[in-house]
Amino acid sequence: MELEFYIRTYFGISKANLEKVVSLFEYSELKKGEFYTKKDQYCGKLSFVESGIVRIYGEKEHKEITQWISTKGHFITDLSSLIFKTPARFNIQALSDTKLFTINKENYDKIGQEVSNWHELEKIFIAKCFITLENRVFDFLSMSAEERYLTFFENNKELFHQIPQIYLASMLGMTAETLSRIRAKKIR
Amino acid sequence: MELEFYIRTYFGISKANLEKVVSLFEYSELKKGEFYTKKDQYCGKLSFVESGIVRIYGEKEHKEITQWISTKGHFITDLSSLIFKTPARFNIQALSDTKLFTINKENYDKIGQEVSNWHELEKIFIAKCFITLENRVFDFLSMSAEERYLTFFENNKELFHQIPQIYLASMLGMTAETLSRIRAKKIR
DNA sequence: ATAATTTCTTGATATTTATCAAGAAGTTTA
DNA sequence: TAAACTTCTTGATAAATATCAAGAAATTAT
Repeated sequence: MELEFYIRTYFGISKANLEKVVSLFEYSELKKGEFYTKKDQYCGKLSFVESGIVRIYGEKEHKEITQWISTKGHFITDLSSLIFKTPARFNIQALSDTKLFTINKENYDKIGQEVSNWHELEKIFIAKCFITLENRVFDFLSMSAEERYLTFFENNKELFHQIPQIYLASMLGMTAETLSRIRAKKIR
Repeated sequence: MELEFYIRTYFGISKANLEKVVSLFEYSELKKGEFYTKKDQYCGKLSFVESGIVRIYGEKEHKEITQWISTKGHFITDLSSLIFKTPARFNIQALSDTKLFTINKENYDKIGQEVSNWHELEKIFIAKCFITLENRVFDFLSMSAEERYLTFFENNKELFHQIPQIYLASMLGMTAETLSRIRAKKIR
């Protein structure tokens, strides 16, 4: 089970606590196309992607803007909604059949009470996410569309066979046509 | 003292703990132009901006890229460096005479030990920062240079009188010339 | 206060990226 | 498997933004 492996590896947690945490997650599946959350609704859950591909996207003037694509080993949620009970800013939808381990808000809050240093571990985890986003912002400030593509492609080659490029283009801040042309230039 | 007010307001903490935390911060000043941290060095401290303006910027092919501008009420640090002891990714420099309250890594870690729910409060604080950055990424994905300017200007009018526009342009992901033209269009 | 330096503005032009359109390729559905 | 639908590619063109340059304005240093 990837979830157990992931938490052990990244959270540095005792065997007993690991089992306690993992036992609070419930297995479920999403069929391709199904929604995990919808924008403006409350997202009172957090999930680990055991396998499959999931798209997080917002809307702006009737356009869908892909914020991020999550694959095996990622956690998904609308963090603002989960923590502050605000309406979700994003839609989250499965781009392929997806296996999840899910914890609801109630149990999520319970971890903090039951596992002594959980808040610290989670703080560090969220800090890592923050740093990743800082770097992503820096990329937008300092790179052209082509450079953004190259950098991302270098680290995520597989994705380009698995899902429509239109979503990757959006996530990289360019149109599908621009991405197509950039790729055509490189491939030949 | 802004620091005390800020922590009380945003961290929801008991009087006794508040004093403990605040007492670990030390007052200091930066003259305009002075550096708080330099890129590639270890940044083992975290500071609260009591007053003044500070620029966080990275470098890319000999160009300075302004990642963020911090003013009164913000915390500054290179988070990656502070938490994981990596070399700082950013330079941090005062754009005006600045008053700071600073805590070093050692005392910063101490708070977590001494204030019982500190990690939880800090987790929530960092989560807020994360959400802010998610929204910033979404802005880059969904807005033109002009829209980014308008949105930012609406919430930060004062800044445009106080510091060179060249930094604001960079932070908004455009050149100084583009920002100048956008502004000329609006003002008349 | 003057000189030196930096920043801002504006014009001319180049480059990047978006938009619109239409056929090709690929995928899903019945 | 054929039809329907979606995505991808490519061309033509438009719009947004960058680059280079030079003078004006503002700021800083002497």
